[in-house]
Amino acid sequence: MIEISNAELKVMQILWQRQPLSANDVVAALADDKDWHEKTVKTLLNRLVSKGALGFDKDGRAYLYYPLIAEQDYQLQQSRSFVERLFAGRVAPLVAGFASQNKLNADDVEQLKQLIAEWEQKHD
Amino acid sequence: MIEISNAELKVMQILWQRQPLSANDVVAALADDKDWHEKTVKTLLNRLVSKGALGFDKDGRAYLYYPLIAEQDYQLQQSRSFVERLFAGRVAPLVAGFASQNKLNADDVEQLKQLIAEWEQKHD
DNA sequence: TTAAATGTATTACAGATGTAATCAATGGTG
DNA sequence: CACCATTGATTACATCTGTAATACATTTAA
Repeated sequence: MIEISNAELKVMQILWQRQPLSANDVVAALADDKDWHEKTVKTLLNRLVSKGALGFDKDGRAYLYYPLIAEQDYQLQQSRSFVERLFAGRVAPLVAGFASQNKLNADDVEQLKQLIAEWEQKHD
Repeated sequence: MIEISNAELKVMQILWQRQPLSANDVVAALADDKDWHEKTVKTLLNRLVSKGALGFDKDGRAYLYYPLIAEQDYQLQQSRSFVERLFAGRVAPLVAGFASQNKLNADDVEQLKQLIAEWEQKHD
């Protein structure tokens, strides 16, 4: 499984939003979020290519980068490993934590109800 | 915020279960889970003490270690930062991922329904 | 009382990560 | 055509992490 560090993830998220982008586009897109030097972003792009998380096409001398892994896949894989590590694989206790801190809003609850309804449909 | 690495977390989890424990107790408790050398576990205990995640009392020449941070607090803090990083702070999409992979079982659903019921009670 | 064992503290070392700086190639400019 | 600006490639370097080994202190056994 490809390991993506925190800093690298920021770059991936830019490219999951819009793709493909040149290095400079990525630098620009990150500018208001992170205070990174251009060289830093280039390094991250490079590492992500090495790791197989990004691909690129050449556009003259510049590269146009694009993700090789889907955001959903990454989210799923990470969620599973996170919940496995901290909650022995059960997602409900995680949600309980959010609930206990009043971090659930009406939208969340609505979505959760929807998910439960679908689940019950399938497991009648 | 105290950062606990993956390997260190395994040690913390032992001490969250039973506390206080000597280094050897921790080594023993980890034996069937991880294949770590005794020296490795001692290193991790040391680092956790340095980080302020563990404290200890002396029991003769040996130390008895105990957590200085609560598991619930740690879980909450980590959950919030994880969900923030990958899901822009919304927990429902994470649960949706689990649902889509059939990683929800009846117990989970039961717990979630319970949480929702409580939430709705409070937000009538 | 001296040597062995045991417990903690210190040191080791490679790979990952954050954060760049420098190098090298190449395309545009005077 | 010579040189500079730009872009990717390579190198840098400190810290963290995984995984121990070695050093040091002290208790205990012979």
